[in-house]
Amino acid sequence: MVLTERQKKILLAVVKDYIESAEPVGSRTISKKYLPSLSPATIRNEMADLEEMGYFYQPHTSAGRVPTNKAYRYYVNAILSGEEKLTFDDYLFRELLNEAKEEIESLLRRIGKLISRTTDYISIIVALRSRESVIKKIELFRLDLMHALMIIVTEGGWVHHKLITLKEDMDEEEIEELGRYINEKLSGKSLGSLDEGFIRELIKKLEEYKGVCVEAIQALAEVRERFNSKVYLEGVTNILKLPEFKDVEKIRIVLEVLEEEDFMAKMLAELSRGENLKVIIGEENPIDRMKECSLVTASYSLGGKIMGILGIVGPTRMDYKRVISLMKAMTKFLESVEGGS
Amino acid sequence: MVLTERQKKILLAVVKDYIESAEPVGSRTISKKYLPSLSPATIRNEMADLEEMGYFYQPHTSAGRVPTNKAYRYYVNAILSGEEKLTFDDYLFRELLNEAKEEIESLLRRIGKLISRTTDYISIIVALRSRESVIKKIELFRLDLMHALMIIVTEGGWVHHKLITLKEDMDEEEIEELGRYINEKLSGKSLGSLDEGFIRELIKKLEEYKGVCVEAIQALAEVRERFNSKVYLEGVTNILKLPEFKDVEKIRIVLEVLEEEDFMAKMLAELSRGENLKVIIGEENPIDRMKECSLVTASYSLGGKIMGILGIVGPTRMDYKRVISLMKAMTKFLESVEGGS
DNA sequence: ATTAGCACTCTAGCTTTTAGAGTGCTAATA
DNA sequence: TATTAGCACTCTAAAAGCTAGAGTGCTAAT
Repeated sequence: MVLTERQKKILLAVVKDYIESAEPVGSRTISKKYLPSLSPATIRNEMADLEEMGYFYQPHTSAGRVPTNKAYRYYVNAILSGEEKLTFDDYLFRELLNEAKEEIESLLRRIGKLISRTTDYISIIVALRSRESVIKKIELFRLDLMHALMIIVTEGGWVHHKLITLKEDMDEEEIEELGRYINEKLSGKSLGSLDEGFIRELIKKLEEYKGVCVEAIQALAEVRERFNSKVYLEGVTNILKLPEFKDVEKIRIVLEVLEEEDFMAKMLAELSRGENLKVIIGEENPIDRMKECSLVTASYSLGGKIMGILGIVGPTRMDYKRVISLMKAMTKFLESVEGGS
Repeated sequence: MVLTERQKKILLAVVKDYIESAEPVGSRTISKKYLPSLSPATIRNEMADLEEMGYFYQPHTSAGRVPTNKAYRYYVNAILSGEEKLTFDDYLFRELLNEAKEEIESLLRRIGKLISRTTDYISIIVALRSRESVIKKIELFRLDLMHALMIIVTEGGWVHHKLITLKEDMDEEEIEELGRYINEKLSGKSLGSLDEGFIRELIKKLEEYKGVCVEAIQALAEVRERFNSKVYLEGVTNILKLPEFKDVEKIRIVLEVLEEEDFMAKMLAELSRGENLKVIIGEENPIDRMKECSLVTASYSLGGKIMGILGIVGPTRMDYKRVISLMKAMTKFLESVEGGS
């Protein structure tokens, strides 16, 4: 069933008004604020039709209309297909650009804060990291009498460090020599390929270094274990300001999912597969506990490879237009910054 | 005014019961559950006296008694003076000890999680770091054609890294040479001492290295800037389970303070000065927005120097006994682990 | 095809009612 | 004298009842 131009206008008007007000929208409001050329009675008739088609529902007979997820979907599709113009205040960019030289970690944290602050929703960023990541460089050096430090740099600019306790006396030269050896052996390999067998073999080959060697290799194994995606969550308190989350129980359910970092990382990675920008409205969400929310995700890539995902969690009554603009801008920004460094 | 033995018993019983139930405690309950040798009427009389002394209040005339902060204070002092025996399930320790070899960062994060999980309150940990910290080692090495990595290790086992873009061609040797030079010049110095003047002088001396040198020094300056205390917050959703926080507005106020990392770091550092373990009940809290909560802090030190602060935020009706036991155990654990590594 | 007019519906918020929990006081008891 | 049983009294939280007003759907007029 195709909507008439007028129905379209009314549909979008109701959605927009509800996004602003969070109150059921009446025919009088639409007539006054959006379509003064039409009387409330006319709009009432159209609204009844639209309700029948599943775009609205009434909390009770004598209330105004509330958009259904189908209506939001229609609205979002209109935005995505370019019918609604996107705008973006680029002063936000300027603020960010000053800091563009930062490490990826603090940059992502800052972007998360910026997103949650400007949208008043929750932002969740996942920096994808997998065992497939290739080791770019390993460096080992002495810290003091008792300790050495092992630095492991992997693809995507991630730096890991691991303190190693020296049980036996080793001079600086020996340690660096060992570092060079390990680096040579391992750089270019993926973390995942450092399996039991490989490590055992390495230990055998390095028998001469004994204790240190074992510790060093153990350190590597640990980096491998811990090397999964990183999650940055910001603005959780924003959900407390929303009228649809007056009920503490509802809030708890959502926040508890969001706090499960590993789960969220996996879900977002899954979700954002395929399209670059994805809008998930209410029940469309595969995460049951988040069916009261909408989720907008956008992945940012480098050289064709997805590096991470930005996500915004808000009510289904989310300001999709603003959020989508911001997401597009942010991924573009991230891709430019990371690409250029 | 000194309390009689019987009044003491009743006071502590009311506090204990209220901590469990969060409901006003009636005379019948105390008689039945705690002091069966006394009739409700007797207890009623004593309760009236205790109320007059400011230990209880009644939400309304026909309700049971609720402990005031003065009562909690009495209870906590009884615990701290050793009158109430502390217990601690040390299976928690075993879980931790397996991971004792971790980096300080992930160790603190894990401890935060453990605390919030076992107490069902919010945990906040501040790792104190100041500009007074001394640089232990600086290392510079080449990553690939275009980049070098600078590693700065400071007191307390903190490792920072900074990517440096090489504008001009430099061979590996030169870079390492520069690293050795910077290390020699700066290790042993405090971060705070790297002021404008010092840096300018350094740049001058290193003029021969030009571009790289400037970038390297800038990296240092940035580490100095960012080097303030680190805050680990865990279990914020726990507050949503508490009956005293049914009101979303109350929750928001507390969570918003807790999210202000810099502020919290400063406050906790301030608060925990002096005593090692501190219990702050309700209005005693200097942070206005947290006067509805209680806060227990414990600092952990190494060689007489305070390294950080563990904090637990909960309702004034907090299970102080459990929390205090846990805090004592955790700081002891941290001090042993960090001292022995 | 649109719209003015009107009866109708439903809720949010207010008042009223009521059961029950817990008190304080008095008088009896040990 | 210290304790306790008994009882009238108080107060609230939850249920029930009431009402204004917002918004509808339908009918008849334009």
